[in-house]
Amino acid sequence: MSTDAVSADTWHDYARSQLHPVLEGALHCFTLHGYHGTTIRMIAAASRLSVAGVYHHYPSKHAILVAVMSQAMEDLWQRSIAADAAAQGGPVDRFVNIVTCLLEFHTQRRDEAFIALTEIRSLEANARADHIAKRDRQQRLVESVVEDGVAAGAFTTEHPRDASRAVVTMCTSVSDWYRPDGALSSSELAARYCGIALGAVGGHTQTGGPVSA
Amino acid sequence: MSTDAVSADTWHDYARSQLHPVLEGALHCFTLHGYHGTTIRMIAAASRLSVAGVYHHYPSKHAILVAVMSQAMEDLWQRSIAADAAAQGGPVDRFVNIVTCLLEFHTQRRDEAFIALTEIRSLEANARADHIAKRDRQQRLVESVVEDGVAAGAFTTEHPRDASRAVVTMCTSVSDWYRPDGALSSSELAARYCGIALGAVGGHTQTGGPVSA
DNA sequence: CCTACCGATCGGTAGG
DNA sequence: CCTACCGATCGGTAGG
Repeated sequence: MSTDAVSADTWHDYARSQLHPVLEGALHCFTLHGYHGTTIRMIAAASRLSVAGVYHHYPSKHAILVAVMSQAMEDLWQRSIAADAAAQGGPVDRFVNIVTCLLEFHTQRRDEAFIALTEIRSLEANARADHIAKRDRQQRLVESVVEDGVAAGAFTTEHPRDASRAVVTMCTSVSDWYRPDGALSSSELAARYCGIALGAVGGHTQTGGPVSA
Repeated sequence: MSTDAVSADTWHDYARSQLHPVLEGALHCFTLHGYHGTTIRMIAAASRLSVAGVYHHYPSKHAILVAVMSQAMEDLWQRSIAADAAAQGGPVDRFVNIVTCLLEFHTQRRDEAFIALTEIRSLEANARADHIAKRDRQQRLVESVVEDGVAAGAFTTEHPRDASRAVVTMCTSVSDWYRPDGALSSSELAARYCGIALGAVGGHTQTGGPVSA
């Protein structure tokens, strides 16, 4: 077969950062002060460039925000469909993989996820529409898996769309409070959230699973 | 008995707005543009005052943000402990009342809740510490109810604190997407979220409840 | 002498 | 990618 043998498990890989130095500096400033609370001079200092140097790479402060947010949403989407495809079993396995993917992204790419969640109102109309479309696409993926699970009898929720939204929001909110130096690692927290999310959609939580004590 | 016969169910009442006109105008601006994206002149225009008129009531733009956020957190807290106390039964009833209270607040006081959630980084150090303390107090209330439920055998979650945080965040996130002109009313959505939240903590969801079709 | 403001403009700083 | 700047607008305050 001529399928890409490498891409199968890349949704777990968070080694490389792949973000432009200007975006890296800007992301740090945005996280601390918000978009409007961040000045071009802060971004220049954080990326060790002059003000004019920043404008050599990006035409405006807004373009920097758009680049940060769109790359984050695209990264999450590619990982999500890879996680979905990697599940060999039924809707339960797909659900667990996608929730795991959401948790890992919102802990491993915490700042990107936080900005993508909180700076939507700072986007100009066109960029905002693009962002909302990407967010809805992500939401619909979870909804379709939950609806498949209900149809297969694996999930008992009477409100698949509300339960899906609840699950997605509890996962995205992780970028709001998670600290890498806390008690739980990214994968430990992901395992716990799979159980919590399964309960939310009326699935069976495997309490005797492979999670270590 | 000399108990206050009125205060028992006031956690359901969202009739009065009780917000100072300046705070009302500022809240509207903050919701649309964020704190740093809002100018004093926007707030003055929204509250039909001159700039100097605004400064007669509040000493600074930051003091306006603090007033909006602290009043929101205090309002939610008072409603939460009233909802908790109003539950006559065990931990399940207390849990359902508190989740209902959270949902009603985040739909009926959507803008206040949204600002309290997204503008923490715009608060100066002391005000931020106060806000975090109020947020933690709210979090601990839910945790204590869930832990009581686990002790009583009503909830089966193995991770009460993580499940509590997941429940609180799914409820607070409602202020991010709920629209009053949408398909579901505040109380209908609250009823659905009680079922979803019960599932998240490993409780029994009453599928044949009094929710109308 | 109080309150609830107003028209005008201050010293500095923002994005570009 | 820098120094030297701009048009405009910022948060906050003066006297009345």
